[in-house]
Amino acid sequence: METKNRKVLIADDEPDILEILKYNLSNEGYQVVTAKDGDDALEKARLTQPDLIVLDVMMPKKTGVEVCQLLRAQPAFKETLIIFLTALNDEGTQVKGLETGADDYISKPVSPRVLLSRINALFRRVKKPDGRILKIENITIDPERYIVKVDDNDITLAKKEFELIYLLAIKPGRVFLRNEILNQVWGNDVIVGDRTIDVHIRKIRQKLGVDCITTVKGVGYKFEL
Amino acid sequence: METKNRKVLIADDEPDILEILKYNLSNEGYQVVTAKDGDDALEKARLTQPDLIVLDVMMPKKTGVEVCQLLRAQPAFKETLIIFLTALNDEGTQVKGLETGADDYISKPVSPRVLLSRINALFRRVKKPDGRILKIENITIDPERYIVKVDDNDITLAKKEFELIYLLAIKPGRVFLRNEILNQVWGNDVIVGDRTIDVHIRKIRQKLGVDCITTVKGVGYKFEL
DNA sequence: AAGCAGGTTAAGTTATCATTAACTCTATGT
DNA sequence: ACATAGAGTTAATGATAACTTAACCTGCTT
Repeated sequence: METKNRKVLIADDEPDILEILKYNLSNEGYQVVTAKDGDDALEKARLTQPDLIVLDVMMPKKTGVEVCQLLRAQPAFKETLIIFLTALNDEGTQVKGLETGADDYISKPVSPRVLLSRINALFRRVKKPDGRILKIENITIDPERYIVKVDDNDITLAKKEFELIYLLAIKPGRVFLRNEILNQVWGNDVIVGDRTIDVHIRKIRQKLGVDCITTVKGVGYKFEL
Repeated sequence: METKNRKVLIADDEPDILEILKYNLSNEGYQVVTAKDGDDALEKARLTQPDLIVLDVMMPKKTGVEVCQLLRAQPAFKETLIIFLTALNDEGTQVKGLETGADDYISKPVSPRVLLSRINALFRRVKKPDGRILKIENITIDPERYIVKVDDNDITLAKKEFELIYLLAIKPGRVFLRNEILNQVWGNDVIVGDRTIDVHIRKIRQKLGVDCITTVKGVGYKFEL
């Protein structure tokens, strides 16, 4: 079975639903974590740092909406995908849910197939490094081996160096702001100085010996041959 | 009224729905373009390069699903947001619609408020560094790459230069007062002399080699070919 | 011709990045 | 647990590109 390397947290107080959804998502290759109420969801989110969270709105302890608000207030969960699940389907609730910062809002009873499609649709949008081997002309970037090839010469990069060049190479030509780089490579909450990025860029340039990273002053860096 | 600088194309064969949605989206600051059938939608999409497209599934000429497939096959529309609108609400259609590459699928009758929330939720996800790619005849201004193309020749502009021409090119023909330019590019609080703008304008004209910025004496500048 | 608006140029100023080296942290093996 | 090596971070310094300013020029308007 294909493994997606993507973590999904599902929070619902009905064990049956939890079970069905977990089964279906696992089958699709997602790593699934479950929570049985609002507080549990917060706890599990903190511990497992999921890529997507499915929240039932009506839950004990804390409602899904409350959980969503608390999560969004933390830097680490600013970008996490969130889907609401609910039996309430009035317009106001839906609008409010989405405005809380959720990415989708699905009415119960929910079909596993529909939920899956919607989850896939959301993941399609957030291009995270997902383990593909990238090839740009004579440069190959292989996230499985943490190795970059330039004309068949293997070059070993350190973790951060690799993640940095991998991020840039996902979208060659596109400029990545220093902030984006920090968020993606270091994590939303980690605080490091600005010069740190420069130094890593330098090491990459040095090791590769090829001029493939362009500086855009005052903006960021981009991968470009 | 706030202007969002985001173009939305709505395609539906029912004039009433078109009208209601257009009214509501315009009110929120979106630039709205409408189409009355599948072929019209394709045509308008090509001409206006919208950021998001709302497609009714049941339309004359070509169905929304067909339109979506044709669009997704073109590189220019790989990243465009697409929402399906439909009276059919069976599970299979919905799943299939999302798998075609759509980002959302909403059942009719659709409430304008809900549509708006969902559109906003989608845009929240795809916030690019600055905005969208502008194309005016043979000139392309790409904020993602910080590059201006004139007839396929890449021209690199400095930050301020780029932001300045980008501002003018958002609304070609419209005159921007010196004050507006200062506010938008430099910021409300920054104080710089009047000649500063001139110098940047000059550099842009010089680098592009094309006469695309017109001076309106005593008023400001405008982008014009 | 005076006055104004903007163009042009070059020189001055600043901000940002590159580079280096030193330091801290982490993982690994003994 | 300790030593060690490599990774990661920071701070200091230097280089340069970006930005701003000032002085002067041109052309138009009244």
